[in-house]
Amino acid sequence: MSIDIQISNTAVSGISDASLFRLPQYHYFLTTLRDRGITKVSCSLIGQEMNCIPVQVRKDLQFTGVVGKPKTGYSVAELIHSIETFLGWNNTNQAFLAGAGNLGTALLGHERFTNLGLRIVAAFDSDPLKIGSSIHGKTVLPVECLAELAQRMSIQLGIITAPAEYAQSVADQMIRGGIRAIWNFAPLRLKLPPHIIIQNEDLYSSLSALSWKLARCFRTP
Amino acid sequence: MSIDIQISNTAVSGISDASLFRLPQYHYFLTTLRDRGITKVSCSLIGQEMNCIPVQVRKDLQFTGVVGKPKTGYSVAELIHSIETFLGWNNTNQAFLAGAGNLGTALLGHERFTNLGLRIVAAFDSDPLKIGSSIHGKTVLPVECLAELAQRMSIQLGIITAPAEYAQSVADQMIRGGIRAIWNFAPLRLKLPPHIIIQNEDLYSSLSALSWKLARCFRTP
DNA sequence: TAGATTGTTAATCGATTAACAATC
DNA sequence: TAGATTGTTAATCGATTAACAATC
Repeated sequence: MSIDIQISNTAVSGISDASLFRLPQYHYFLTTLRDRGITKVSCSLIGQEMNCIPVQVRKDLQFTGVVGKPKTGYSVAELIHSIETFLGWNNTNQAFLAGAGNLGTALLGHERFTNLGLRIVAAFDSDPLKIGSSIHGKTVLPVECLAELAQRMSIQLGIITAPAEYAQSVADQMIRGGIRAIWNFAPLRLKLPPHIIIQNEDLYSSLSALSWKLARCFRTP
Repeated sequence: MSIDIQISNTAVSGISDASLFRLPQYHYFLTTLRDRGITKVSCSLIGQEMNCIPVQVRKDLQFTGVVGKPKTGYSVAELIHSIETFLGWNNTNQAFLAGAGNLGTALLGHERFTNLGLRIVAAFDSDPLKIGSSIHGKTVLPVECLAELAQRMSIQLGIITAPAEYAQSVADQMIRGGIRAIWNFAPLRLKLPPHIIIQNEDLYSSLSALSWKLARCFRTP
């Protein structure tokens, strides 16, 4: 197994983003199996559920270090455990969120993220009407305090749900505060130092791609 | 240019999802140029902003059919227009949203999606407390009515923000209602007939990948 | 044992990148 | 003209898929 030095967007140690995205989906399916009392599973069965071929499942699972038994398959419980461990769902990450609009509010209220170890500890905004209020139990603070507080609390993860116009400035402040990873919902590419880990979640692009395909499927039947 | 028949996840007519995702981001940058009064732009400049190389920008832009002038570059206004036209942002898509929780509420309130032609016309939920109420001006209806109403109103696009447990059942009802494209926020792979267009927006996987990278960057410095 | 399934190595495919020709 | 930039064809790279060996 090769270990790259590069930290950003792409591979950090051989595993692709695509695999990294599939693992939680396997995990979900496995929990449904567990809940139904099923203890053993084969790659073919997982693949059937995920619309992919068995060998891809096997490759993905190998990253977690789990081993199966020929003929029997994998232990569901073991698989669930090794995916969770590999993805680090037991480690807690404290995060700051910037932009307490509709989307920011939704993320603040999304308790299920705690399953993955995410704890959003505070929200930041520039709107005086929002500052001082509390959203889903988290205080909204003025965005000017973000960098200093992040540093003081050793926050590692920042979530940007601010409008595109402010996203870069927010990102800069996060970096000043020592944040190392950014989950970016603004529909642009942020300019970041190379050591910062970035995950873009561009709903615009996603929707745009979808409606393009929808339009296209009418044009070419 | 080759025209594939395949409709689902991948290529429909040669353009990749990756390119389809970059185009709206180019578009955003171009509008900032326009607002600053800049009328001409080169691929190198766009690439600089997008952290990618000029030839990739050029390839992407070619899908829109736009042509540039050697030495001068592209016209900003023309580029903006051809991206919008190519992506079909002028066509309106009426959509139903299922799952009026935090995330669903956020999407219902996200006015900027109208720039891409999206009009979410109604929300559906199974919670009697929510049914009948109005969220961001859209009525919440009982999920049992989804299929019939979708058919009656010829809705083409469905948005799933329901919990994973209900996502498949909601998807099935959407398909019964004649919906042709699904924007799925539930963290699983839906089982769909092959002609249905699906765009997964899996926040779990995304966050999980991000925190994996964050953890990994400590382990291997 | 036979057959199913895992694990691994090789081939394919597609996206990105490089090289180069065309043009203003 | 010279130089910058577009447009296009070829090479590279990485992910997916296929082929096959190992094992229960």
